[in-house]
Amino acid sequence: MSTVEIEKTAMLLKLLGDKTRLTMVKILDSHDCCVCEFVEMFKMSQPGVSQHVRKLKDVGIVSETRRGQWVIYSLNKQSEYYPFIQDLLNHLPSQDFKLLELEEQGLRISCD
Amino acid sequence: MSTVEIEKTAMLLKLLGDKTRLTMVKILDSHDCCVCEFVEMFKMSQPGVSQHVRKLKDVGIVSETRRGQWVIYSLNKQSEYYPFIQDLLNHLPSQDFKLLELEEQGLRISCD
DNA sequence: TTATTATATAAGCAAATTATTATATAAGAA
DNA sequence: TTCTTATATAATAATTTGCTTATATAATAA
Repeated sequence: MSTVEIEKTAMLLKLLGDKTRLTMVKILDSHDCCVCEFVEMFKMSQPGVSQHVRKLKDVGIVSETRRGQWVIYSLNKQSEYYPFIQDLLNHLPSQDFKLLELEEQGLRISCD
Repeated sequence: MSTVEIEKTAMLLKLLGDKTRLTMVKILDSHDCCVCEFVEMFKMSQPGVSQHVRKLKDVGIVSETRRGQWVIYSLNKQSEYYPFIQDLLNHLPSQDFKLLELEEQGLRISCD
């Protein structure tokens, strides 16, 4: 069982204590995504999405790779928080239906 | 593995994404406490503490029992969130040293 | 009864959060 | 080069949060 000190944990829980970011992380746990996919999924402005993923990136729980015009985000399995996050996500129902909706609309970009 | 829907989980994580409340819950996991003990532990005003425990009570993760003048708070093991919270708390280092400090000052009230 | 102790509630305020629109930057296509 | 697409950053506004002080309520002791 990985242990994370209490202040860091509080910070992490606050970060994940937002419906949008929590759903993002749950989705990234099984599929990489780019910003424009999240924009569709969450019906949110592109800067809004960018700000959320930046917060996730700032604490190192997601990482990015540029692929042409797109920046692909994925869960950072090297993060010190990864085991903790895994445990947490296991309690959440799959959000893959959101990806399926995207595919049905022909709006899926990343192929992972 | 207990599953909690994503919106409720986000709400719960936001609630626990505060250092004071997270520490309270970690302590309550092993020992019941009253408000005045928390006031000492967190060097915070009594209304400040009361407001934190009320938030925890409002979503049902802690319960209260009056014992004379004191109101004793404990983790509510019947909460739908209890299994989730247990998993989460297992990643946290014990905060019992805070209780020991209280005892050394002769300020421990509840005996559980 | 009055005084004391423990807790809760109300009001106020500064700081943080989450969204928006406007604009800048980066990559690829024409 | 210019145009389009994808993303990031800046500035701003509305809301929420987390504390404080002042006050109310509840239980016990004198």
